[in-house]
Amino acid sequence: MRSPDWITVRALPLFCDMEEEHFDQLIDGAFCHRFPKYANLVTEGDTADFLYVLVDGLVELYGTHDGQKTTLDVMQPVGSFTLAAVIRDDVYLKSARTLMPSQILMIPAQTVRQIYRCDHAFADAIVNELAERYRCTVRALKSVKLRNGLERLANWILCTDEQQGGQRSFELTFDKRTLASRLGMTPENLSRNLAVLTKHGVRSAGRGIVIENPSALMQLAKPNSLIDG
Amino acid sequence: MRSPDWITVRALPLFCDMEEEHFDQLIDGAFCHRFPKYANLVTEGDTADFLYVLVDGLVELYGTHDGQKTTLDVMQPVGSFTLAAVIRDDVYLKSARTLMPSQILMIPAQTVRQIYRCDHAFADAIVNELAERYRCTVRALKSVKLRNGLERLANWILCTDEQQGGQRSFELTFDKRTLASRLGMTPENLSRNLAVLTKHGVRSAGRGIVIENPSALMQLAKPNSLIDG
DNA sequence: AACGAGATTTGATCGATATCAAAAGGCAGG
DNA sequence: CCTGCCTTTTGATATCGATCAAATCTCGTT
Repeated sequence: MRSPDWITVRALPLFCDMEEEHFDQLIDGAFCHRFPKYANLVTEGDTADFLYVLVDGLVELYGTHDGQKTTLDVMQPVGSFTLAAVIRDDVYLKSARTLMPSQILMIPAQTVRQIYRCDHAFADAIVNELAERYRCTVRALKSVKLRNGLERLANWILCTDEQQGGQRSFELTFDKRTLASRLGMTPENLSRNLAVLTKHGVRSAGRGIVIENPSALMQLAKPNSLIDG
Repeated sequence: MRSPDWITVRALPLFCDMEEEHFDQLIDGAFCHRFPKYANLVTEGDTADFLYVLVDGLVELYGTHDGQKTTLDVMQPVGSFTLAAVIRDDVYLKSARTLMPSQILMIPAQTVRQIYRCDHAFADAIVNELAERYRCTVRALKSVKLRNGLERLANWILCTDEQQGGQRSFELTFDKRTLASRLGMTPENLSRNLAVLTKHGVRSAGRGIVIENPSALMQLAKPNSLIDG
């Protein structure tokens, strides 16, 4: 690849401890591409040919069934996806597409498995990555099964704010249709739920969200470290 | 431990390829206990002290929040649980209890991590186990978000039958309350949904379920290998 | 065999979420 | 700055699933 910033890739927990030589081998066989907004990257059911690294931009991971589609995750840079399918040499379970113009590193699955077998630090990082992803998915499942739509939205606002530095104010980086799907509700209900949150300390306009009364919001959200992370 | 059947434990994918010596070390520090029905094994939020292996019996993994409880998985022998929390040296995200009298092997987390570091085959098995568990959880999440209750029940019946040999007939091994929770519905709605399935080729009485018309059931269920596995 | 506790089913109703329809708002291209 | 398309919001309604209540069933115990 001829990207200027693979220092950031190298710095990923997944790669940061591995042998320089092995990292170079991974990179040698890899492609780095720019994709436009809404480009399809991965189709669920295909055999896992690549490990993906989102270097810059935004990627949606989603699942489809019987004409339906649901957003499972929205990935931010820098991070990898499709690791589990690659390691098990199996099909992808999630589809992926860009939500904005994005720079994507694609590492051939075979190369990943090969280096995994010979680089102990890389193998260890893979274990940690898989365990963490697993736990995130367990949290997501608990959230869907134990909370209603309004509560999921309230907690998403609290988490997103915290993740962005706790300024009590942030902007959506993707459209509300996708957020609704991520949260497991329709766009119509997301809109209505945002309106309801006005009574619980949240003011929103367009893509801006302001937490005016954190304690009121938390009282509704009932955040739980075993769900929200 | 002084159980007669740790040949079955040794045969688990997680342990079958590791060094004899290391397996012995794992076993040396472990406890093997019999627990009665409905014994609490694990409480979510506690730090992960043990890797659990269900040798015999039945175990429910569940999550709780705000006075609610939801079944996340029902484990059958022989299998392990709490691996991700143990490897990451973090808190449990799921609680666990027995659903029938069960024999449980408890391996101290520290020992697991220690052997993980020095036994390559064990580390490899852990990678595969974590990846597979991750994928199962992704499937569960897709199921909840992409199907309604009736469809989840229909597919659960198809999967359970297949897993038990495809006899088109099987018995529930745990109560309907737990099944309802596993499937993300109330016991009342499970009962009603079972009644609805009469019109789609399923006859049920008590704990017995018979698939009288597989194609009618499949037409309703729309099974999907990327959800049902 | 009768009893009683808990599980399951059934019926009635409530509430949450989805759907359908239409209006309003935002934004890019001309 | 207007136009037209797409997103979002709002309102009305329908559907699904939850809740409440009561009847029935199951099964272990006496």
